[in-house]
Amino acid sequence: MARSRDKPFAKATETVRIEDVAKLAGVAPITVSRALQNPGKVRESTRLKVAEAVKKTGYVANPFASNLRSGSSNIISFFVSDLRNPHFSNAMQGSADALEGSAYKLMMSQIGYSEEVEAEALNSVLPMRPAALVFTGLVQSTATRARLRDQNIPVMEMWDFTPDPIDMLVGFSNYEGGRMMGQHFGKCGYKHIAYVGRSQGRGAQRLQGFQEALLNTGASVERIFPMEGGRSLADGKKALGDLLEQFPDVDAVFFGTDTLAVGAIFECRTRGINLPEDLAIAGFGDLEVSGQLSTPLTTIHVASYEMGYEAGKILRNRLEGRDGEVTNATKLFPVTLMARITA
Amino acid sequence: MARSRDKPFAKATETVRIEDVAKLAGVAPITVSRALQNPGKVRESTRLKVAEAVKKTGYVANPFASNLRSGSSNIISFFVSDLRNPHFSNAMQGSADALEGSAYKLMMSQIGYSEEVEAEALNSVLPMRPAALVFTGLVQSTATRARLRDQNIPVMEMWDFTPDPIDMLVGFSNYEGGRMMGQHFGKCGYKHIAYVGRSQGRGAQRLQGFQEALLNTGASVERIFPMEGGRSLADGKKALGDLLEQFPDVDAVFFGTDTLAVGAIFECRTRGINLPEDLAIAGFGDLEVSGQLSTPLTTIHVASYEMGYEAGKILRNRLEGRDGEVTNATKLFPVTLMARITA
DNA sequence: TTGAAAGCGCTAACAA
DNA sequence: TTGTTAGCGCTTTCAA
Repeated sequence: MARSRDKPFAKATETVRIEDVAKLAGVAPITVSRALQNPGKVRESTRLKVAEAVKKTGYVANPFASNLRSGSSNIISFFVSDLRNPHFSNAMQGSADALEGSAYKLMMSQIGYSEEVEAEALNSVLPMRPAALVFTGLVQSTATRARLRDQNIPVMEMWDFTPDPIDMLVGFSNYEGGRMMGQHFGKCGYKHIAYVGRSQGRGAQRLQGFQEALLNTGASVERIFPMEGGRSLADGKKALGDLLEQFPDVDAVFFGTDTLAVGAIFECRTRGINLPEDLAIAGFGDLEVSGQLSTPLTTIHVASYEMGYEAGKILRNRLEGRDGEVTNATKLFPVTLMARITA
Repeated sequence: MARSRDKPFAKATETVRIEDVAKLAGVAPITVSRALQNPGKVRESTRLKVAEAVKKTGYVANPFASNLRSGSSNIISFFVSDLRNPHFSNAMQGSADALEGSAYKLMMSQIGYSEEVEAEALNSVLPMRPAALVFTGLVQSTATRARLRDQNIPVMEMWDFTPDPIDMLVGFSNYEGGRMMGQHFGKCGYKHIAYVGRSQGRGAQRLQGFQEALLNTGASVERIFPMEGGRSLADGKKALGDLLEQFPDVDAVFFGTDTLAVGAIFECRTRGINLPEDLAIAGFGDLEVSGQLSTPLTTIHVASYEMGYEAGKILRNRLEGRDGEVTNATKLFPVTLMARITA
């Protein structure tokens, strides 16, 4: 039964509904639905009739109606801590590119860096029955992990590695990155080595790999300067000053992030400290600027855009039912030592 | 009429519906709806009863059902050309922060740099009846502009300035930024001035302001090197090499973006060119790195995060009906000359 | 201030 | 392969 079009209902006359298309094509609404969603279940000639009617009317399905009825949506919810971190915005852009042209829409939710916000964000997103969830990071709270495992919804974690992902994972090993840098420092023969950066989470893993590799070469990390909040180049500059003051003997520093390391390099240049003769500096992450400096930074390369793209591709295969044999995809991206000039 | 819970319907038992809350609170479903959406239209004691029932059941409204019925959604659709441009990711983060805690969800759509993609993206978003649209840039196609003006949907444009926005606008004047830099170059007394950057769109406006201001001081832009695609530091390095080769007399360059300018600075350092004695360099945008270099870049500051935040706030006021007297808000952000070292 | 009835536009389930 | 019927969960409309 058609809604009467002469009633002054909100913009009713402008909205093309499936029924309008059906009438024009001379079929039932459900046939239009099938022709659009499952073309295989409809005779080719019917599909063409429908396609023409769709074109003529400019019909686009009302996503709320389909979602309400089918109980599932085409929304992929992206949980990000901070888009100002280029690694995360690169990853998100990568996923967006991989999903380009698909039926899926990207929704962004903030999780900051707290478990509570994470849980709240999830609560507000789940009622939308998203087609998938993407986390730029591992899901922190074990309660949330358990909850997500129960729900039957595809989950992509990124950016870290764990043997026990909720579902899919595209990540890299922070431990391995740290280890490579430790090996490199060992080979270079530095004697008074410092670490500056986070002592929690990913930072802890980088540090652990770094320390273990150094021990194997007979060296060690003499001083650790924990810095939980350092996210700016200015923080890196300041960190270098503090370091030199508190540890004048230092001959090599491993910074937990490139941002800190690059800031430190600028500070060195201001102070007339030569790299790597006077001091060796290394970072982690390989920002664009790191490789372009006149004294390019030695660091660990992390392919953020590519990881985002890969995550989007895997998700897309899974959602579009082309996963073939792969179901519980875990992809470990290799981490690369970029031994450039500074260390 | 309640759906019988014993039918093996998809996860029926897990979903709390408005009816469940209503029963528990001893009211009709519509009253629950009102208590949640229009608390003012319900007696306080009723509101409390409902609130308690909501808490007990953990009820969250199914957004598809509400949207389908009400014909409007709580989705704000963000159109971005490229999140790898830090100005845009900063702006998006700013808007996300401003909308934090509201009922609105951020959806991201790519528009690349083409009018066609822009129109397509819009087509796929409009059926979701978004609460508002945000464009990081002016909407390019005049057809699309007209179409959006017809629709009765709040539109926020950003990042540029036009006297004739579709609806709301938070932007800055590229012309004015260029003009300031032209004035500065004039004051400094440079004789052989070049511009390297886009000659279209925003770049053209920067260049125009730059040229006009220079003419007022009796100087002029001797050479223009159009570069439509340069988006990386490496492009800036290469641009500097080309510039010196094709225009050896140059004593000052204005780059259309900080990325190009910073790349050029690195190249200068490699080549032993002293800034600003041998060559003056200026950029546009004020990236984080620009101010932190050991020879900080002279540039035009653009407050991208703040603009995004402001756009989000204005939008929120409008959507939550707190716009007061302001309806067609246009906010012009000032642009600031950061006269640092390099020019 | 509260409620009953109806229906938003689509698709699952079943039937032909 | 196509169609009929019903109903997803909410909120609009209208009535009390």
